[in-house]
Amino acid sequence: MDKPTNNNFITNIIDNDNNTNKFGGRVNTRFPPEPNGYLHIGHAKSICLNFEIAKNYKGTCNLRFDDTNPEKENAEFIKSIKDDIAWLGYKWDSIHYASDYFDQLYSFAQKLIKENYAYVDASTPEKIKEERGTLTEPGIKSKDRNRPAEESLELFDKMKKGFFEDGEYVLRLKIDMSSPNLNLRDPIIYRIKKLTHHRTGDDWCIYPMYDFTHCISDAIENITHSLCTLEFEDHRNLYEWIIEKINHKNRPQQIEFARLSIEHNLMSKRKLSELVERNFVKGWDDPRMPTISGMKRRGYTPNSIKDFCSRIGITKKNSFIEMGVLENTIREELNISANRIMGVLDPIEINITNYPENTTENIVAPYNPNTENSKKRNISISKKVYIDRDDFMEHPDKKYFRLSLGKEVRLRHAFNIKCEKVIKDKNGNIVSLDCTYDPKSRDMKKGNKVKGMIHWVDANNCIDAQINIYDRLFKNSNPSSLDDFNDKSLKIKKNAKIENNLDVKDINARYQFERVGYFFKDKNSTNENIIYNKIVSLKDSWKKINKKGD
RNA sequence: UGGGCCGUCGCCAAGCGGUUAAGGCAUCGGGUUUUGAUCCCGACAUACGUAGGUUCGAAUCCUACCGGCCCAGCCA
Repeated sequence: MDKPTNNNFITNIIDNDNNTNKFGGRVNTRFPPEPNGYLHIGHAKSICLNFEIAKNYKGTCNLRFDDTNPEKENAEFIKSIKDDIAWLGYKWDSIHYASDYFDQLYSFAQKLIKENYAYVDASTPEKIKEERGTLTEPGIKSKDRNRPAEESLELFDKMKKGFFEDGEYVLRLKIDMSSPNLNLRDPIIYRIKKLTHHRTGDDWCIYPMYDFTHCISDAIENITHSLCTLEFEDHRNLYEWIIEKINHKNRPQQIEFARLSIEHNLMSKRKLSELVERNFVKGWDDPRMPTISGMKRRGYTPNSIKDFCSRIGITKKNSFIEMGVLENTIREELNISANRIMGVLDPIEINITNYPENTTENIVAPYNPNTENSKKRNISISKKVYIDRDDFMEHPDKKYFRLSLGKEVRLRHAFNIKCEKVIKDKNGNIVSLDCTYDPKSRDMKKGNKVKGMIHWVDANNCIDAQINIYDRLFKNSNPSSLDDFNDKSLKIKKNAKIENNLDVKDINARYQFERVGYFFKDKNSTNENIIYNKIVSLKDSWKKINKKGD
């Protein structure tokens, strides 16, 4: 397995820092999610980056919840985030909450006020917005900008003590209202929110903003390399300004990299939670979701996700990864590890007319033909079997080499059959097929040479199951809204027939249904209603050939 | 329009002044295979957004232009 993080521009920077002894050889990172949603594959990219760098450089990686906005955050999200990181196989060196730093943050704010770097502003939100200026026009200084430090200090204290309502006052940094970087136009660093916080309860009614909190939290934790996504590039100046003005001994370095985008997916927590809330999908862990929990439920493994993260690389270039890259990582792993059995998703009944009545024979086949000395399985066969609807065509084109009327095909691991008769209902739908088999073809050298081979299941000895088949979540390769949702993203096969070697008690087993794909037991599966999810198809060059013909 | 970034094969991505411009995915050939899977072999950028310039020598340095992304939350 490849390392989840190869060398990239960030490791180049770290190498350089180590050479110049910038941080005394230390490398400390952190993964800082806001607990306002479930983690997705884009977070996995950041998790792998931060944890692998810590591992490779013998440093540390903390988990820190950026919980400065009680409006959107809760304990359920905290739990799911911890679970997902642990499931991926990473252990944080220590766990922190930005809310643990509220006292320290408050004193740093006081310090800045005293030194005339911050002031309490009574302007309304509208006024502040108006005075911020635009991309091309400078802002206007607030009327409160020159409020004496003593007065600001007193007001800040009153804000903290709950004298005022939400929005009445804010604490602002005094930087530069005409800066071309809007983040430097006296950014707000504290606002009043009379809300209960999931950890600090009602201790606070003022909460620090991200820009103020993040850099100081990094400094407190002695983070050396603070890795974040590209949209924070414009915040770096502010990050550094704050660290400098509070004169902290630690000077973490913020480095930005491109966030992950995958074709036919959306990677914003806001949009993903909308999918959940508006019931496009059945929860955050719906197997179609690009969430860690969704992928886990679908059957992806931690290694396949890490492998994916290593393949896509780390750069500053906004890019879209093709779905195939993701699918291929899990295929590669499962090709080696998954046991093979047969499963018929869309059954047609076959009567083998010349096969003896009330007889069952046993066939021995390997669980994985690519593995030397693979364990063997026993498969039964009898007069009645099921094959997949796709594997029969009444009037095939010449490139089709599965079963058709009058033609012979091999049942995998068993013998050759020839289709003699197609039985249809009144509407012309195929109900079943009468076939004959060639007993001597049990020894493949003795039967006719046939090109096609199809999978099947003994109708007298099989497991009934429901199979969920998933397709891309969005029709559009670069979806812009939920309007692009693919309403055919879930197909349910209610009448699937699975080879009896399926171990329904094994909740960790991933199977290859031969010639079809890889499958994993769904969490809603019960003894009465067995449900498996398709993780991914096998590559299918027939599909391609077939398409070309059109 | 101000500022900050980014532009190497269909999709990712190495490359850091002298290389035949790595590698993966995809694609296309061929071989093995009774999974149209896997596996194996081969092909796949005289070319690095464009145009100039510096240099004996440039994807790598400079200039200009073109294209894309981000910023005007009391979100993170």
